[in-house]
Amino acid sequence: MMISTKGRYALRVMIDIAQNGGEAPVSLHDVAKRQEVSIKYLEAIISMLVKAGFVDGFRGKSGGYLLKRAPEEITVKEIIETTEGTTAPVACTGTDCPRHSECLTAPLWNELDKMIGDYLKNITLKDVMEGKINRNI
Amino acid sequence: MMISTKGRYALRVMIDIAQNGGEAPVSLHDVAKRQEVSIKYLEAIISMLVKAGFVDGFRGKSGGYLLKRAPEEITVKEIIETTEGTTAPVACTGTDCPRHSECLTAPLWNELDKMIGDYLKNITLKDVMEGKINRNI
DNA sequence: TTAATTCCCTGTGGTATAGTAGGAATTGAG
DNA sequence: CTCAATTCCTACTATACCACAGGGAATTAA
Repeated sequence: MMISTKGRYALRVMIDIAQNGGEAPVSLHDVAKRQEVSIKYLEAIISMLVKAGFVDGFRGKSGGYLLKRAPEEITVKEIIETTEGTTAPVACTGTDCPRHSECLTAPLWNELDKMIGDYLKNITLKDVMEGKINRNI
Repeated sequence: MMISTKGRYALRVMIDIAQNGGEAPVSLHDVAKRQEVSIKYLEAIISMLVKAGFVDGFRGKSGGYLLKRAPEEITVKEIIETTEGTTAPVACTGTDCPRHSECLTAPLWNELDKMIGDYLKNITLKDVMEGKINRNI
């Protein structure tokens, strides 16, 4: 599995904050409730999103989180990459492998990697929120 | 990472057997040498390929393995599915999830799953062996 | 008979997943 | 000023998977 709960929850958290955060920040407590996910686990996930600059955290009472960038300026690829590390389906993309030149399977994985990357980088948070998910045929 | 060494080695083993197996079966010893992979690990992997009916195992001296089906009749998707279990990038494809109807991210993962599946099921072992790897645009 | 092979079971060290626990620091509201 | 709600930080845990390694039984050609 390329994308674990970490990445999937991150995406849902981003959407939740986008939808419920007007001027007042959205508390993780509320997000966890709505998304039916452990708040403690979400803490670890959102900490990555804060560090990556996708959201701002506001401490203290009536604190919470707000998006730092507009939903149309955030791609799914970026979110997955900050939480999962990569969107690559295999560990051997690129030309790092010493067997690369003789490996018949390398082009296959590189093409698959490109395909997945292209798909995810062309979908923004806004697209997901508006249900605009379809293959760019 | 969706596809581990298990799946990648499986594909390379299949290619190796296809290339080096004429009438005489190919021994794992030789495959491991050529592919520079632990023979003990390959044992576990090829056992799955035998059970799935992709190769036949011949015991005894000058034994080994031979493809049971023609390379053009075996898809990459099948090989990955037998070794990795699935080609799905996430655990939540389909409509199993109780949150499916309200989940905005579900269509995204389902489309990605379809895209990956379509790509891999249209590539045969023969295609990989002949270097015919390109996106069907 | 022997050597090479598949086949089968078990173990192992490392890493990742999916959390949980506890508490420090901050801050708005009363 | 106090209190409660919040973020933020470190550490811990249970489970599973990865990538092998080891030992040995069964089979079979030379």
